[in-house]
Amino acid sequence: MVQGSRVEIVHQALRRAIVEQALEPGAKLPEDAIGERFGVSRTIVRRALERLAAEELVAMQPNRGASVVAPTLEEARDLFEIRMELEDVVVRRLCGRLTAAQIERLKSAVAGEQEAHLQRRRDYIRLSGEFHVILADMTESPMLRRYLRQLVWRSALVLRLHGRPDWEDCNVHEHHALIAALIAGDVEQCRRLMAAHLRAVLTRGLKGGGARSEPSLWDILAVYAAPT
Amino acid sequence: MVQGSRVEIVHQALRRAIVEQALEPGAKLPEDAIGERFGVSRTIVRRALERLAAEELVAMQPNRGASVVAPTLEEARDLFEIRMELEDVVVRRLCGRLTAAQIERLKSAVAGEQEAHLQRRRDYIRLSGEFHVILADMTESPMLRRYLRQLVWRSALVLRLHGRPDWEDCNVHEHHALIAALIAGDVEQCRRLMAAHLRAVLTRGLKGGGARSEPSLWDILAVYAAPT
DNA sequence: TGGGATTTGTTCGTATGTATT
DNA sequence: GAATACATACGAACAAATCCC
Repeated sequence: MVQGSRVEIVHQALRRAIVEQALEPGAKLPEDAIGERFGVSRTIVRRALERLAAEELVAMQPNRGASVVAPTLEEARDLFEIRMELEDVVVRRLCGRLTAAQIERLKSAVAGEQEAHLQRRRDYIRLSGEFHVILADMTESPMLRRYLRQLVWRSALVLRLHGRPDWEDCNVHEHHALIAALIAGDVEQCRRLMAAHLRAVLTRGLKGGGARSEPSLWDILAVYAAPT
Repeated sequence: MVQGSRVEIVHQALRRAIVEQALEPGAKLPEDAIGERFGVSRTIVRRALERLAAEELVAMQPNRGASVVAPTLEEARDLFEIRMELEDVVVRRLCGRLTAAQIERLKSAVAGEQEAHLQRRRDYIRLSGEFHVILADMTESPMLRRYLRQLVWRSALVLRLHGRPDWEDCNVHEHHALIAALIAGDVEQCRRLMAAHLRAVLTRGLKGGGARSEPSLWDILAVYAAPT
């Protein structure tokens, strides 16, 4: 098995922690503490943090270190608007062109979501977004893939910050409908469904305000420090 | 005057050097040589290079250092396709909504391009792209701004790699026509013009193969190492 | 306001890996 | 294929800024 570099490992672990909303938006990310948790030096942690900053998942202030970004409501709307534009490109490209293998892949992804949702697993949030990343992958456009990944990741953050806990939100049905429309091949229908879905995610997400208890960084990262 | 951090300075200087096509795609970027040129340590250079890597302007291979990215022709097309989609969003948002001040700003930008073009200045390439960045800025969407900047920067690279020297290419006329259409407020006309413009940039750009002499890294960076 | 504890910023030496002859 | 030259990877240690009491 190919091990990624240590920077990569920390980078991805922290990203998972952020996307799965284990790390609160605004949470401070001290280099020392993280380094100890992952058993690496500050150099490595710092590089990982800078990569996350480039993805706009963490914000770095000079001499004040890194913290998980906390987008304003306005930024959140902007994010979703651009995301809708790019997801529109995705469905336009995929509509009526899915192979049997791709359809299978999408269906099993949704099945995974459903299971995670029923079990109230933490990674439901990530899997729910992953569906859109998989769709983007299928366009075979590296740029679409790259940008949509970033947008989807940041979406999770936004919903955590401005929304309520998401267990009531269920994307499974809408994802299924989307797959059906993509197979059927009606472009306008696909676009409508995708737009409606994203609008629903946003409005559902922004309803309540979600506040939870705050466990220590050390505890939060316990799961993510373990090798995958 | 607010001085940016040293990393920032090196980062932006190198980016200008890349975007203005002073640095060849594929060119190696040794930490030592750059550090000496800018009078900073390897640490600083490394951080700047990593930021450029995050913008996909340089590629970093483990244990082999950084070099200016050299996108394949396929990646180049993908880049322009996604760019066209996002520029389409831009014109849709701006069409018929430009303020007098914005119109002035755009016109003076184009005037600047024209001057640089006539004088055969190196920064014509950058200014020519800058026009599109300015348009993106006017949408007041941080995400559009962010992504289009990246796309425009990488476009310059692509044209340098797969194209011929660009002095014959003149975007000034098309930029003027675009401004006129945005003022007139015919959305479909704007979209057509923008799409045609970008297609023209791409096809004009990809015509000849451009090979030039190769001055030393030290010489290339002379201009960019000077304080702005 | 001050000063000590904490955290970040940076340098540089050493280790490790790559290319070359 | 081995030895050499060279460039990158990493971490310990120091300097500087910030936070907190």
